[in-house]
This record gives sequence, structure tokens and C-alpha cells, in this order.
Amino acid sequence: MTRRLTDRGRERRQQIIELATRRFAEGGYDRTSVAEIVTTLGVGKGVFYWYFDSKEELFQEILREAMKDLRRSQQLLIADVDDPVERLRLGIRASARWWADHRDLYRLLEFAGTQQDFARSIRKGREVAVGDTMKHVRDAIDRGLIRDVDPLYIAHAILAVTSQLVGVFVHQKGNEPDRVADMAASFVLEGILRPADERLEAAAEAGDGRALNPAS
Amino acid sequence: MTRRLTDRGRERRQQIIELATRRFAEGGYDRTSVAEIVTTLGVGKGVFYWYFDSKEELFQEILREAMKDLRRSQQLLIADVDDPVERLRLGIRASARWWADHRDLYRLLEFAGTQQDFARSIRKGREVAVGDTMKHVRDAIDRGLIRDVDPLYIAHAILAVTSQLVGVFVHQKGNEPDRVADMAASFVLEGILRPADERLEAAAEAGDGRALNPAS
Amino acid sequence: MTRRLTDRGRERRQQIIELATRRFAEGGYDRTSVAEIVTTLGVGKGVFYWYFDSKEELFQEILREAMKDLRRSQQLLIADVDDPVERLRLGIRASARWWADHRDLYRLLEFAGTQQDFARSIRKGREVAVGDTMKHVRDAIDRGLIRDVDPLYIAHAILAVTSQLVGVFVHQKGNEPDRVADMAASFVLEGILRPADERLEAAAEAGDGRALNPAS
Amino acid sequence: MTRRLTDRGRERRQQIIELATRRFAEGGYDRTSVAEIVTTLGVGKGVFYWYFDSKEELFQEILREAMKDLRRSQQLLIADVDDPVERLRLGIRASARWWADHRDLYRLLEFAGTQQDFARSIRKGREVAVGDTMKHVRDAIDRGLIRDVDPLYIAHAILAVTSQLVGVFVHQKGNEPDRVADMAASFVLEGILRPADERLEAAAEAGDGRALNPAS
DNA sequence: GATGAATGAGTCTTCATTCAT
DNA sequence: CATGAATGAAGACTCATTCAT
Repeated sequence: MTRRLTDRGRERRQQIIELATRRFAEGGYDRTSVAEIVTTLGVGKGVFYWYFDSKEELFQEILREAMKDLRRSQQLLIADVDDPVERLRLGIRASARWWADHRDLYRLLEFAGTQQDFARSIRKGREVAVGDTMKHVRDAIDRGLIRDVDPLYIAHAILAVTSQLVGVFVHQKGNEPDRVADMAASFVLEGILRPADERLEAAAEAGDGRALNPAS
Repeated sequence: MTRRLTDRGRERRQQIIELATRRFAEGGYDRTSVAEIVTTLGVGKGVFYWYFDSKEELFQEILREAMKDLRRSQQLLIADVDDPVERLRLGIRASARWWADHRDLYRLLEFAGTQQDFARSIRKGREVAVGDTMKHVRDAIDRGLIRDVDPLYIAHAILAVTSQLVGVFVHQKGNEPDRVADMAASFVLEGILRPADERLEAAAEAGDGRALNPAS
Repeated sequence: MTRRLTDRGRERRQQIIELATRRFAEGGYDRTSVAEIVTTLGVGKGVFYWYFDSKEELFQEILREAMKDLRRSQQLLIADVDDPVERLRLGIRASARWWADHRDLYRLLEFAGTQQDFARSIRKGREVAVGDTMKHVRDAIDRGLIRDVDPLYIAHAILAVTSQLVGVFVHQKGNEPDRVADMAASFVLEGILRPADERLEAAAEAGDGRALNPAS
Repeated sequence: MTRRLTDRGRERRQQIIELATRRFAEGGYDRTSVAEIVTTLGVGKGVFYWYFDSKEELFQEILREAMKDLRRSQQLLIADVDDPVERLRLGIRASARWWADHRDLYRLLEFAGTQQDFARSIRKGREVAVGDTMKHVRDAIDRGLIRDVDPLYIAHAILAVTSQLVGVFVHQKGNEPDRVADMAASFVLEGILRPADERLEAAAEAGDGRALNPAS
């Protein structure tokens, strides 16, 4: 649906999008009816179908906008940074902040990812995000900053960690997004293992050899 | 609903569970009707409600069983291993294998996590999994095997990485679960950064100093 | 449910109410389906739920309106009468007429009184009617027109007699409501016993003393 | 359904009747399912249909038994009383007691009276009760004990008053059945009007003539 | 006598969408 | 642009009854 809209029309449209985003997030897409939306808005059913072809189209629009906006906010934060590792770190931070600010959209994207009908949109969006991340990973490898890992795996892993930690620690537990971003970044970059030399010392102190080579 | 069931009854019940699991995963919970299930099974509508109080109860049952089974399979693999880092690695492997074998349930759990109505079950299940993982992380810290990190964060991060990588690389791209598990474990344990000394060399080779201290 | 209705809408709503009243009375509330109502009306199922939240709400609405209307018609007839005994008599007459004109509602109210779900509405309505009646009874006692009886009991008794006699003699046997009302009023006011002095004579005539003290 | 039953069988049957009576009264006939009854009894569905042809037949049986039992208890109390007015009084008392003891059946009979399907049974039962009552009324008229009223009207009125007062004052407010019966009897026999001579005095005291002849 | 299993028509209700005004 | 009205397929769930074992 492409319609030339007056100012008032654009406002209405935006109103619908915002309300729908909230209700879809709270009550679930399937369980939120068009009737509920228009009733809450105090308008007739026709209004909805004037601006959107269908409920599904509205949802797709929400998803599209969300992914676009998330990406924009990442690029903004990263813009002038040269160091690829720093870009990764800032990318994580941008995501954390955006998700902290857009809880509803976070939820909607998660949900959409589980539904065959929307998975394609989501997958495409994720591919873009993965592509962005991979670029930084590759750069970092090229510059010898990070180990020679598979950038595709790493990119997915980074996104997963960031998203999940925000979901739990920002949304559920109310931690600061920047702090959570730092935790995520640290985890991603340094892993959790102690450096081998430290481990030796620790083992020596503990007086046994168990810790010597747990992972090869 | 607790009902005395004959052998035949237990079979029927299982049939329903299996078919529903498949259909819920493929078509989505909300979009799969009870009518569809019983029709596919070639039985009357009453049969469904003989075995389950409601569609939702059936779904909860599926989720419950899934989480229980996943945990069981992890404990089985870890049983006799003493080294906590090894236990982490094997836990990741067990998850990867189970998810590889239970694509439908993977999907269902993901979906359930996004729905207010089921989020509680899921959150509880996740808390158990996080608890298990945290225990190994703490053990490893105590033994000086891994850095002094926040076990709660780490546990969530580990689960997120594993789950996501399996979703993409096993389910979507068809990689071997064990291989994906190894990638995940390596990522989790070692992060992606080169050790500081290597980085120095690399920087020296590259003839500049940019890589010296990317993270503070 | 409060909805802005057009003229056409109000008509539809009324149509539904009238048809439902009839069908509920004839076939019983539980046995009359929404489907039957809309089919008879030749409209889609949605129409019903456009005007009413549920079948039960519709029924409650019918009951509410009925009780309100009955009361209105009583007050109208009594309006300018000063003598409380006359007011009782006219109240009985008004009820008899209204019930004669609203057989379906008579039945529905009777039915509703036997159903836990509706008993509360009915009880409240009955309390109002009892309250109205009690007022006249008290007035009459104050003016020395009737004996010093318990107005609450009397009010209930009056309503019971009136309602029952209308049910049997107007609805079933087709008598005139005004005549039935007079019978009821006479019964209520004068009872059935002969005055004591007449009884003495009668006993004398009959030549025995059995009738002397009928109530001990 | 007539089946020769063992002792155990008769017990079972009685069990079902009693439970059904209670549930029908509490939850309503239509809303109480056969499934609920057999589940509560902890038996299979077959049991129900072994003893009764259908749910409706069971209900009819309950009604039949109830009306028979009520009548029996009236006849018992009246048996040796010669005075017809006393017989009326005692009949009222017997009804009040029986209804006090059989709240559930009271309700069921009321309900059945409102349902086309059962109204016939009920009407027949009521006719019997009316017949019994009329006989006493006629006797009393013949003996000059009560005024020359229409026995049919009077009989209906007596039953209505008694039933209603028990419903409100015994069941709802917990009064003693015998006391309520006395109120009903007094109302029925004496009405509520003061005797004409007393009224004259009262009017005289009040110093006006309003009370002189309210009913012509 | 009794059980668990099964039937399937029927119940109330929801909802995306269309349309006359 | 917007409204109230209408559609009707579809949904979850119920329930009296039957029947093989």
C-alpha cells in the first residue's frame, strides 16, 4: 500500500504503528485483534484498512522499520572509529542501548524469528547485522588483533550473546545497558579461560595438576 | 488432568503429543487448530479433550517434557567428569546434540519464550539450565581454571551462544552438531582476542602500533 | 458494551432483544442458541456480538428492562392514589395486567429466579418490588386500615399470590387479568375465614360446635 | 428403564439420584453434565447408562419421587384431623417442613416448572396438590367455616404463599419452618384487613373518615 | 455390571476483512 | 477520510450417548 498522505494522515499512521507495536509485544501478535487497536484509538475499522492492507502488512512494516532503525543507530555510533575491535565493542553497545530503549521491538523481533511467516524478513535482517559484524571481525583478523576464527560463526555468536544478555539483564533485571554491553564485549573478546601461564601458577598454588590442560 | 489410562490410551496420548509438536513447530502454535490435529489423526474432536484439558495444557506439557529431557541428556553426558571446564564443554555438546535431534522442540521453546503465557515456564526452565551451568563455572573459578567472572552472566552467555549457533549452523546450514559445539565451546572459553604477546608481534609485523591496546 | 449506534443499529438491537425474549421463553435460555437467533434473523453471527458481549449479557439486559418496565407501569397506575389499601389493590392490578401483556417475560423472570447465575439480578428486582409493597402495607397499618402484621412477610405473600394466580388463571386458563387481580386482592385483604360472629351462626345452624375454634 | 437390581445396584442408583439432585440444584440441570456426575462418583460412564436411559429420564425420576414424597408427608400429618381448616393449616405446615428439609428439590421443582419439557410433570403434580387443598377448602365452606370463595383460586393461592414464604424466609433467611408456616396460615385464613368494626374505631380515633370503606 | 475410549454435532465466541453511507 | 454495520469461516471446547473389552 502506497498512499499519498496528508500530515494528519501520517500522524494517524504513526499512531497505529505505535499502538500496535505495544499491543503486539504485550499480548502477542495473534492475540491482538485489529478491532482492539481501532477501539483503543477510538476510530472506526475503516481507518485501519485505509492505512494498511492487512494486519500482517502492518507487522512487516513494524519489523522492517525496527531493523532499519537499529542498524542506523549502530552505524551512527561506529561512524568514525577506525579500530575494528573498538567497532565491535561499540556495535555491541549500540545494540544494547537500542534494545534497552525498544523493549517492545526486541520482543517482536524475537517472536517474528520463530514464525515461519515472518522468519524470512527476520533472517534477512539478521544477515545484514551478521554481515556488518563479520566485516569488523575480518578487519580485526587482518590486522592481527584477533585470532584466526571463522567470522561467520563469530558474528552470530556475538549477536546472540548481546541480545540474550540484554534480554535478561536489562529487560528483566533492570541493569544498565552500557554495563551489560561491557560484560558482553569482555566475554566475547576474552572468553573466560585464564591465560595458560596463570593457570599454571594457580595449579601450583592449589598443589595439584588437575588444571593443567583441561582443554586442548 | 489425571486419568487412568490403558495402554491404548497412553499410545493415543503420545500420538497426539508427537503430532502436535510437529504441527506447532511447523505452523505455529496459534495457527494450528485442535481440529487440524484430530482430523490428521482421523479421530473425533472429543479424543483430544479426553487426554488434555485444553490446547494450552498440551503445549505446556510438551514444553515441560522437552526441558526435562534436555536436562536429562546433559546430565547423562557429564555424569562422571570431574573437570568443570570439561563439564562445560560436554554440556554444550549435549545441548547441541539434543537440539540437533529435536528441531521441533527447539523451535517451540524459542517461541514459547516470546509469549507472555508461556514465558514463565520457559524462564523457570532456563533458570534451571543456568543454575547447572553456573555450578560448573563456579567450580572452575574455584580451581583457578577460568577468570574471575560473574557466573550468572557467563551462564546466560554460554547458553545463548550454543543455542543460537545450533539454530543457524545445524538447523539452517546442516553442520555437524559436534563441530558446532566445539566452535561454541572454543568461543566461550577462549574468546576471540589474540593473547597480548602475539598481538605485539603481529603489530610489529604490520609495522604500526594500532593494535596495541584496543580494549582497556 | 457501550457502542455508538445509528438508528438502524438501534433497530437491529431491538430486533434481537425481541426475538431472543420470545425464543428464550419458548425454548428455554440454555436450549436457545445464538446461532438460532441470528439464523432466524437472517444475519451473520457477528451481528449478535456487535450488539451484545455475550448471550448472558443479552439475557441480563432483558431481565433488567423487564423489571424496570413492570415497576414503571405500577407506579403509573398508583400515582395519584392516596389510600394505601387502594394502592395495594391497584399495584396488584397493574402487575396482573403487565404480566398478562408480557407472558414471555413472566416466564423468563420465573426461570431466572431458579438459576444461580441470574438469581442475584432477580433477587434485587424482587427486593425493590417488595420494598414498594411494604411501604403501602406500613402506611395502611399506620392508618389503622390493616392489622398489625409483619410487612415483609405480607409483601412477599402478596407478590406470590398475584404472580401465581396470573400464571395459572390468565396465562393457562385465559381469564381476564383484572378479574384475577380482584380475586387476588380480595384473598390478600380479607383472607378466607368467615368473621367469627358469622361462624357462630353457621355452627348453630349446623347443630354442632366444631367450628368454634378453628385456630388454636 | 426397568431393571432388576441387586442390593448393591439399588444403592448405586440411589447414590446417583442423590448426587444428581444436589448438582442439578446447585449448578442447574443444563449445566450439570453426566460426565461430572460419574466422575464425582468415581465410576465410568457406563454406570450411569446402566441405571438410567438418559439424563432427562433421571431428572423426571427425581421430580416424580419428590412430588410423591411431599404428598406422603402431608397426608401423614393430616391423617386423623377432622377439622378442614385445621387440615389446611397442617398441610401448610407439612409443606413448609418438607421444603425446609429438601431445599435442593424445592429448587428443582421450581426450575422444572419453568421448562417446557418438564412443565407437564410439574403441572400434573401441582394439580394433585391443588386437588388435595381444594378438598379441604370445600369441606370448610360446606361446614360454614370459611367464606364462599372459589376453591380453585384459593388452593392455588395457598400453595403460592406457602412455597414463596418458605423460599424466602426459610431458605434465604433461615427462619424456622413452623413459624413461617404459621405466618402463611394466618395470612391465608385471616387476610390482612382489620375487621370492619375495629376499622371504624381506628378511624374515629384518627379523627377522619378515610378508613371507612377502602374496598367496596 | 463396569470401564475407558470414542464420537461428532453443537455451543459460544472471535476476528480479519468488506462495504454502504 | 471515516464510520458503524455486517459477514461468515474458523476457533476452542462441551457433552449426551455408544461401545468394545
